[in-house]
Amino acid sequence: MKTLKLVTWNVNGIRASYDKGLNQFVQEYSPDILCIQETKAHKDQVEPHKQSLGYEHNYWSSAERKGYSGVATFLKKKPKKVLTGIDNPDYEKEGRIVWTQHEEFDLYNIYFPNGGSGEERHNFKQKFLKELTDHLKFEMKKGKQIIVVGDYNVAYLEFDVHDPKRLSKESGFLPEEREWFNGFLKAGFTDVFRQLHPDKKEMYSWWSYRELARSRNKGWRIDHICVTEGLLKHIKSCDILMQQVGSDHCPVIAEFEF
DNA sequence: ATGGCGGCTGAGAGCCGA
Repeated sequence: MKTLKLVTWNVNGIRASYDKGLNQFVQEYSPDILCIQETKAHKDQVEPHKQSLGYEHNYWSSAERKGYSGVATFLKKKPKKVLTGIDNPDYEKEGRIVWTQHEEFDLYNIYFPNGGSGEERHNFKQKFLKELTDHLKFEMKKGKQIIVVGDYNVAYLEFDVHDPKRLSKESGFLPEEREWFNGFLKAGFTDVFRQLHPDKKEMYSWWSYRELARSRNKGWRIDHICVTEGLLKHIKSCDILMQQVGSDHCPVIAEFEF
């Protein structure tokens, strides 16, 4: 039996996050796999010693536009294969996905689009959601076990946001987005945190920088670790590290045993 | 309703985040 510690964290700019908490976090938790979203940098824009975060293997997908989006996956053990997109090249242009393939599962590290800045981005996000589910269904048909982690930019349960009534008109908690999440679960995924902690309330992973939202815990739970059925028996724990500083999001951690 | 905060770009104020 070996333990696998997996972390997902939207750091909102890896260069700014490094000295605000990211580096110390890696020292303290030493995850086997660390999935970062919103690097807001190309790999070569980051100082060499900070580039790897101490990981021998790290894979980046960055946006064409500088300072925007971007994901990176850091691993102690080399994956069998690495990809940076699904069928639609638009998502690679925005650095949305690092897809690593491992012995026991395929891992998708994803920064889901934000749909809150107008109709075009709203539609882009809904398209992304649909196409991702289609892609994952196709992969599952091959018999694969899959982990999807990242900043989903979607909360789906009433108590996953601090004010469900007001926020039901805002991107990230729209009825159609919550419906998408339920369909995603129905397709065969389990939200690991909620599976282990069905009644835990006021657990959030993102707070606005404004209006002292974090200290008042006016947050959203939008960062998730979801797995296919065959992986459920391997889960040992899952927690939202709400006290962790260094970003407007906090990390979510899960431990598996294989 | 608006703007509020912060990272980033490119050298200003503006874009974007959810």
